[in-house]
Amino acid sequence: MNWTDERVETLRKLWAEGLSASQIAAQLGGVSRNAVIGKVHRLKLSSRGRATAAPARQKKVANGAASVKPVATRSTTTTRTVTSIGATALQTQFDAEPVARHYIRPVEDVVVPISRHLQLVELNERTCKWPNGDPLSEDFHFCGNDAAETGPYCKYHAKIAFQPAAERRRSR
DNA sequence: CCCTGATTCGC
DNA sequence: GCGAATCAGG
Repeated sequence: MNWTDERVETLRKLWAEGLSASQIAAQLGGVSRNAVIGKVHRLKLSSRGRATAAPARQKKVANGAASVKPVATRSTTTTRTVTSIGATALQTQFDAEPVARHYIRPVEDVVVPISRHLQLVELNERTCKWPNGDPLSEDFHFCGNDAAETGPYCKYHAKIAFQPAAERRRSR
């Protein structure tokens, strides 16, 4: 997956909108959040409000000479299971403004739909049951993305549902 | 544990 | 230029 002008444009836009790197990565599809962050830096459009301060980084020395071997300070297992690409997205809580407005591109390799348009009867044990729209309206539907057996919602909606105060701050 | 962005560095 | 690995913090 390469950074086409279009994708870069989307990146810029979403980043400006305040979406997190992982969410942008999910939107673009085919890239990890690290890729997004890396790109953001290269484009020199880092700062955006406040996230994490930028203290003078000064660790991580993978040199080949004068290695010191720190005697494994990392005792709590190093297993990290990289699961960057969550196949879901959440637009509802962001006022459906960031992405819902300009909408998706050609969509070809995307594995990340905004929401499947499922009706109540179409839900099963593994579909996200996050509701979208007005229950009284006809276009009311559910997210429907994979929810695994960890709960009634997909990864993102689970966060929104069970942890509102965390970072809801900017929901305009 | 989950997440966030920041940085480094091999490719 | 790219992005995984890593770090530091919430």
